[in-house]
Amino acid sequence: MNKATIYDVAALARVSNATVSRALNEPDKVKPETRDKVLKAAKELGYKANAFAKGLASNKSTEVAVVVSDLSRASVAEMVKGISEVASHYNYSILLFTDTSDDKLPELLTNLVSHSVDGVLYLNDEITQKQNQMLEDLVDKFQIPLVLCNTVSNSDHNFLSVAIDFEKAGYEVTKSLIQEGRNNIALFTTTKRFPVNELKEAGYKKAIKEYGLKELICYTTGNLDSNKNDIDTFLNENDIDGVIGVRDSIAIAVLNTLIAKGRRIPEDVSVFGFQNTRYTQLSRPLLSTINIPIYEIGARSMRVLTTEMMKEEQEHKGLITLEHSIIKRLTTK
Amino acid sequence: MNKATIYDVAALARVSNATVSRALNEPDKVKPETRDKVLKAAKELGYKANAFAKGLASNKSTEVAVVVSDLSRASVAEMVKGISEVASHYNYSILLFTDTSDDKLPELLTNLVSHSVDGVLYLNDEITQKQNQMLEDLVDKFQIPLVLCNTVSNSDHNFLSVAIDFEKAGYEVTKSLIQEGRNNIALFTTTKRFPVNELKEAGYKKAIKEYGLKELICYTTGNLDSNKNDIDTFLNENDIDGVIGVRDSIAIAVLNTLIAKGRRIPEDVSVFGFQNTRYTQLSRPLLSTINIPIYEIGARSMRVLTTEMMKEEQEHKGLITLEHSIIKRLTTK
DNA sequence: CTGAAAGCGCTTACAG
DNA sequence: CTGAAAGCGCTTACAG
Repeated sequence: MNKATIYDVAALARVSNATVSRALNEPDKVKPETRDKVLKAAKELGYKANAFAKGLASNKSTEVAVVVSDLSRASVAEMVKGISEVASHYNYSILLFTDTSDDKLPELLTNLVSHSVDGVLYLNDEITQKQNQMLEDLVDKFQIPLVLCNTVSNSDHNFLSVAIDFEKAGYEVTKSLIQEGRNNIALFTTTKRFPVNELKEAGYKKAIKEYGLKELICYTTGNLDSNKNDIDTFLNENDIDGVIGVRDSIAIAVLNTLIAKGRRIPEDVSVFGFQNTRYTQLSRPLLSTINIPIYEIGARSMRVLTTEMMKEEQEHKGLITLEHSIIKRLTTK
Repeated sequence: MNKATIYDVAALARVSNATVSRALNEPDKVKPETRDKVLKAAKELGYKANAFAKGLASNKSTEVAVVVSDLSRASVAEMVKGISEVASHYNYSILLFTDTSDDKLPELLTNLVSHSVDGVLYLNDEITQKQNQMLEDLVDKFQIPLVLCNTVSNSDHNFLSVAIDFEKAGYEVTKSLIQEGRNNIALFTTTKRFPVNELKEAGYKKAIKEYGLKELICYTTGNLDSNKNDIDTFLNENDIDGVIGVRDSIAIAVLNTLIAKGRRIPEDVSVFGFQNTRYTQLSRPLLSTINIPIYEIGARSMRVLTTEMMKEEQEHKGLITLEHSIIKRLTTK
């Protein structure tokens, strides 16, 4: 089947192609009768605009790129959902990119530029120096609006970012455990130095210091399998009564290990996760956690991006903070 | 910054733009010295091809659409990961669409056609009549290659599909419980009539019938919250010693409820999930399940789609079956 | 309010 | 192996 073009519609409606274009894109600029004729013809022919021609002629793509390193993280899917729903509301399509390894960065940048995306949403927890560099190029050299979602960059470039206050959350959750009467509170975080986890850690340390307690930090890979040893060893060497995992999945891994060692939850040890993923619904006891409004972060990011895309000059600076909250379920007192 | 075009490269390399195009896309067709000149000029200018112009001129988009209804399902992310890695290997970009509600179908179709996607990957468990209709239009009227991933359609159109043999899996897992000595085996499935779950159910029924046992089927929503009542009521009314959940998350919900009722797992009741998501790693006891090679299904689907996209005539028929396996962990004997 | 025409940045027969 | 030129299907000043 050969697709109908704007000329076919024009011919059928007995107007010029310019008029068809206007009737479709700026309806107020054509006389109602003309508009109706055009719309009728378009419908009859099943006309569907060619996005390539449109993009080429208008220099706008109505496409945004979503860049994410690990799609299988529970939080990511929910965030993309938020993005996606707002995007489709504004008639933006989503181009998905999932490879952010350092050696693929030039290719990524080329792809983003080649596709003339109107904006970029960046969802990586981890932002390496090279990634920072690439993002700076994107924004400065190619003038493509960028928003970081649920993450922050440690670049001095101060990219626009929508997230919670990770440090504050880390501080509050630690304090909450202290107020339960816990004195040996351990933070289980990732080996890799993600800015977001470093912020959580900073908050944890601040509270620990404030109350004159001892820092107990276990670094593990995020991986569910290889976690086991790190956690086991740490728990054997340290006598703890409070746990904070920087992710729910890590917290649950610790929780299960504690139970296997005969510790009672929450009588002997309190456990907090981070993020409030659906994992928390499946653990026993039900996991206490920090709720991060992940869907909202995605939706808000996309909204912020649309306003950025409307502007002539990009500012791409600043941090937009959404509220987190502590959710106490059954792993804390 | 104004992006360099093919003409800028041509001018700098002192050749025609046609030669630049060839040097970049069909390197063998130009003399090595010319090629080097062009490549050098392109590099110097930071030339990045305009995908719109390319698509418009060549009538190929090198874009595939991934259509998925619920991105937050654990299995979906992993599948998209498989798709994405193969796609980037073949230099295809991914357009992501997440709204498949019946009233948005025309818009979806328009989007797919407008973007001239070279192919479509469809990831919905649920395929309604209207969705079937839309997919038929896509394939027949617009000649766009289509592959269903980890799902099958009950349309007589016989779309190309990559999945496991769900009925066989349902049969085998039921039989496995029977061989453990279980006699009151219940299937926990979804209220909505997903073809894949109906196949699992058919397999379950076949085994139950073969051994002269009684069918015990509980229909629940897939939702973790509203599940609770359905499951609770069912367990109060039926005395069971075997459980099969059509999803891991459902199985774990049942598992937790059974434990709360004081049943010992697996001494009193055996429990099987379906899919082998990472949920299975977090449940206690560790969940036995059917492994579905979800990443492989994604990767294979994309590979199948690439070969379809090469063909002149679409066949788009047939079912490609990958192997599943039963994984016994600690919720079965 | 509408049309004629140029232009967006590529690809690709065609000719040489 | 290379170039001139037409064409892909739109948008958008410009003129009327």
